[in-house]
This record gives sequence, structure tokens and C-alpha cells, in this order.
Amino acid sequence: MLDLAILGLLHESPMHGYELRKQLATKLGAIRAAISYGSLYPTLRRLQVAGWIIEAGETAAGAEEIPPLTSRRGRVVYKITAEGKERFQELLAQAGPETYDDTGFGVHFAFFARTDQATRLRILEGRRRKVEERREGLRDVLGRAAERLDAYTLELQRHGLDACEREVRWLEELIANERSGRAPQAATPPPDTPERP
Amino acid sequence: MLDLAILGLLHESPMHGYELRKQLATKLGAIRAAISYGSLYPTLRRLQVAGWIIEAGETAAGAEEIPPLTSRRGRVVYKITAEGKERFQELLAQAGPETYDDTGFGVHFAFFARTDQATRLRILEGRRRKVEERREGLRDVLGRAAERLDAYTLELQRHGLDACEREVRWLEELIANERSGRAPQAATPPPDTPERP
DNA sequence: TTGCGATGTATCGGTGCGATACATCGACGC
DNA sequence: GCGTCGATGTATCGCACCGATACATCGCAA
Repeated sequence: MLDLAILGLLHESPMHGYELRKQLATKLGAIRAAISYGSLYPTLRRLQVAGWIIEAGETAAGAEEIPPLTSRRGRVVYKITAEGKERFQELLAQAGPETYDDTGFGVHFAFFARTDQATRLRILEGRRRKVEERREGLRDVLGRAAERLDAYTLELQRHGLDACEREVRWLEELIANERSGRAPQAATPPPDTPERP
Repeated sequence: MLDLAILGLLHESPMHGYELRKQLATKLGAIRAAISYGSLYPTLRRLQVAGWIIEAGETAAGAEEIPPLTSRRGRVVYKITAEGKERFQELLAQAGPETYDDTGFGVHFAFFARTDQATRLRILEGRRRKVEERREGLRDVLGRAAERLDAYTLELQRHGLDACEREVRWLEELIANERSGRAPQAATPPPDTPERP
């Protein structure tokens, strides 16, 4: 999941770790707190070893290819490679079960602007299915097992059920929009990393 | 968190691992999927080593103290100890930052029937504070940074903001109830493990 | 000038997940 | 009587990610 998120952000522009974390926090603020450094840096190394990102400055043509705003030693700016972009598309399109849990869905959704419509539809429907299952489970408990649970636990289930129902409705809307061709906004495709300005 | 959840369930009645997992799935169905065996069994061993739970049948007085419904070899029934009950209360009352994240709050809330009112109030208010912070973060992004994000990302933030607002309202109600003395139901205190029937 | 908060990179231990293995049991069809 | 299939049941392994921590630099204000 982190791979996808990081590649996605670096797809928009080169960045160093700290900045990546901040951007991720705003982009995925609705989904998860903030990525931990204990995940971030090892992941960056892994991505680099795999050849999906490189440290900017090593690219070519020597010197200060991307003049950092505050050119301080110690900052490591990463840049996505062509292989990285391929990998990103691969990750975007592939759908395991983890694609539909809270985090997985959120990350995929956050990059929907780079996803083709068929994939968007598939992911939205997969997510809906999953939330519906959760919803049915909660309804069962509230119906059948209600007497065996205390009032607080039941209240928790009720709140969870409400959240599920709302999310399903939200997903229905999004799916309808996708089907009708008009996305939330086909406008504003995010800027791509210019290969050679 | 697992410690708390497992001790809490075993507080209600002795159980073996598989059953524990199922009960946990229904009790915390609104919060999290289901605990993985890869967490469950190591945790059970840890709790046992710490002396908070023991295998039923080892207790005392030899033989078949709790005659299992289907007395099959291989099932390991666990039972909470007196130390375990102390530990449970300790975990219930203590409030680190992780007490207020989604999972932590959910687990605490699920055992509110065993929590004293002051602690309940403290936890509800802590959670509210946390959700409010999240909400403010999302409002900021939707207000200030809106133009820099694509439509899908914005839609995600909007949905997240809505969920935050709803949860805050829900928490407000619960807090008001606690303050006014009438909990959702002071009734139905769950059964305790009988020490000696 | 000193000291503090933001920026920045990095590691470590622990928690929990998903996949997997394996064994028993009751129910069902044949 | 026989196979086999799904539910029950215990257990481990590797991986992903988190939270705490360490440490160093910068800009700014007291």
C-alpha cells in the first residue's frame, strides 16, 4: 500500500522523505493518520533498490538539476523512474482483497484521477460489496444476538451500522456517476513529472 | 489492545482460542475485521506466561473442572485469573494516546459496561478531542489546499469530514448521557466468571 | 546567545496480519 | 459402509507498519 502511495506522490513531483510524509498526510488525511518514519524510509530504500525511484541529482547532467529551495546538505530528493511509473499503473489496476479494506481502498481512491474508468468502477463495486457484507454482519448481530450483548456494545454496533449504510450510499452515488460518464471531475488531472521541460 | 480485548472476553466466561476469535468478531464487528490467528495464539501464550490467564483444568482439584461440551482432546480452554482481572481493570482505566484511535477507542468502548463512569467520560472526551482535531485538519485542507488537489481526493476528504462530524455528534450525545447519570443502559451488566459456583 | 520549534534522516522493537499447515468431527450423498 | 466436504480447532512464519527514539541543522525570537 505504501508503495502505491509513495509512487503516486512522486509521480506528481520529486520530493524528499519529510515532504512526502506531509503530502501523504494531507492527501490521505481522511483515511489514515500519517505514515510512520519507521515505514517510510525502509520503503523508500526498497523502492530505490527495485529501480522504481532514484535519488534526484544522480539522474544525469551532473550538478543542480532540481535546485532545492533551501539547498541544504542532507536532504535526499527522490524521483520516480519510467519503471516506477509502470509499477504504479500495475499497482493501481491490480485488485487483491486488501484493495477493498479501509486503507487500501482509500489509497486507490486518492489516485483515481490517474486510473482508467473501468478500474475505477471495479474498485468502487468491490468496495461496496465489502461494506455491504460488513453491514449485513452488523444487522445480524443487532437482530439475532442483541440480547446477549450489553447496551454499550450494541450502541457501538448501531453506530458502525450507520457508518456502513452511509458509505454504501456514497459509493452508489459515485458508481452512478462513473456509469453515466461524468466523473466527479474529469477536470484537474494532476500535473505529471516533466521528463524534460 | 489485544490483551484488553481477550482479558475482557475471558472475564465473561472461559473459552478456547477459536471461540474467542468468533466472539471478538461479533463484539468488535463494528471496529475491526477479526483478529488473526497469528496474533491470537502468541498473545494467549504471553498472557498465560504473565499469569493473567490459565488453561482451565489445570486450575485445581484435578480432573474435569469445566466439562467441555464436546470433550475432545486438543482444545485448550483459557480462564482469566485474579491477577488477570486486576490487569484488565488497569488496562481499562489507563489512557495513552492509542486509547483514542479507532481501534483503541472501540475496544475500550466495547467494555464500558465494566468501566466506571469517570473513566467512561474521560475516554469519550479524549476520543471527541481526537476526532475534532482530525475534523479540523480536513476542513483546513478543503478550505485552503482545495485547488491543489484533484476532484477524487477532494471527494474523499469530504466523505471523511462528514464521518468526523457525525462521530463528534454521536460522542456528544453519549457524553451528555453519561453526565446526566443515565448511561445507554446501566442495565445488563454482563455475567461474571463465577469463581466457585 | 541561547534556546526552541520546525525540518530532516534514520533505526529498533513490538504489534498485528495473511497465508499456510495440519488434524478432527459431523453431515451428506452414494 | 465410504468418501469427502465444510466447520472446528491449534499453531507458525514472514511481512507490513507503527511508535519511540536518536541525532543534526536551520531560522527566529526572547
